Amino acid sequence: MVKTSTEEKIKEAARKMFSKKGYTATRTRDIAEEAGINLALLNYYFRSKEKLFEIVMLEKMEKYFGVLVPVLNDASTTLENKIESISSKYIDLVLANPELPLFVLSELRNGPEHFIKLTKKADFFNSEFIRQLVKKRPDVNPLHFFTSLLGMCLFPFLMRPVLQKMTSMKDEAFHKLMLERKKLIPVWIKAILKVR
Amino acid sequence: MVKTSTEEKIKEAARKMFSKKGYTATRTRDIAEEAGINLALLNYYFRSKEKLFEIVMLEKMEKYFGVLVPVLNDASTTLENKIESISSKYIDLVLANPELPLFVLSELRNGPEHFIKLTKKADFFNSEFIRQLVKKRPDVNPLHFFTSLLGMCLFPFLMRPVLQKMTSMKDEAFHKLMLERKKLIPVWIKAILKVR
DNA sequence: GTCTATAACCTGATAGAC
DNA sequence: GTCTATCAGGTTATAGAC
Repeated sequence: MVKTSTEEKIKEAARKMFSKKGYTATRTRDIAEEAGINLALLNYYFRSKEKLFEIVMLEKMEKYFGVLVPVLNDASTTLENKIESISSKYIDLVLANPELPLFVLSELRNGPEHFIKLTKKADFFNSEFIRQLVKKRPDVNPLHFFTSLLGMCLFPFLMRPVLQKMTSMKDEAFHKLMLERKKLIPVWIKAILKVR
Repeated sequence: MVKTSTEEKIKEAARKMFSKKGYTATRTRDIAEEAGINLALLNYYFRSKEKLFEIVMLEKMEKYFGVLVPVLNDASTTLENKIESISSKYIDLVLANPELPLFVLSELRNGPEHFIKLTKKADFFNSEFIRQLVKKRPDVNPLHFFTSLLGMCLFPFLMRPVLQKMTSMKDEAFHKLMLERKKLIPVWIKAILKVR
């Protein structure tokens, strides 16, 4: 059992609750209870719900894009390598944080400010990934291609409740399905790269 | 200028506000103001926020799945026809209701009850679509295939704010991009169907 | 740093006049 | 049917004791 600081306990509880229910639906009382501390302490450490949220949100966003950036900019790997790498790392990341995509996307709706800082870093259109793609297939719009790749990785998690309800799938079955998908995506994406 | 009943004005305002901000983040006062009526009237016509929401939610869900069901079950069209039809109709639907996917998916997180009634109708695994797919490619998991098709159509709308911010894209440019995508998706999905 | 108590505010819903 | 006024309950944030 690791001894954790009160501050970290609150942040951990905030991560959990905000991810599960979103900003407005989460009450500071929920967070305090989940953290096993008093409500007043939350304001003592973080001043306000809004401020605490911003910290958690920024962390989540960094997770979300942090995986992507180094892969996109790696000059030592082929385009095919990158596709495999993104598929594999992204699905692993989201398997470990299943609520991440829906959380980020739905909070972005209320204010993309949190997001802006992160985009600079990504610098998508100057990435090695795009250069390699354009060289191989100048006729393919990188935006369509990239969206399809990301969508293949993330969309199943977004419609997970629908999927599981429709097919009476248990959590383990879904997990297994996504591990399968990790191998499938590169195959299908490469097929897309070949068609004219 | 069409004369609209108060009831319809409230519903219209509710559709707009709920779609934009979700259930909890929308206040009954917002809806009343948007509808240009008094707050008390909302409760007079719909008894509660919850009841009003259910009506709007059910409508949205029917829109969302109503397009899909007839196409999936049409025995007179080929698999390729269905793919083209789904891509085309779905993107048109969502272009006319851009907030629909995120709205449905995020509200589903808080309670899939609204959704359950609709699934019966779909009866996905007994659809003509699945029969045709399995006949052509018994080795392909229909779940992966269907998820990819839907993801290609819907995911761009889900990450629309990210996409537009990253590329400084205006609304018209996004619209045009999606019209392009309508033609692209069938091509790419068919490529997937061919690869082994 | 942590707690209790409470202030200050917001939100959904209703009572009652017109 | 529509309005104003207000209530009841819940939520964030803070004051102040320990």
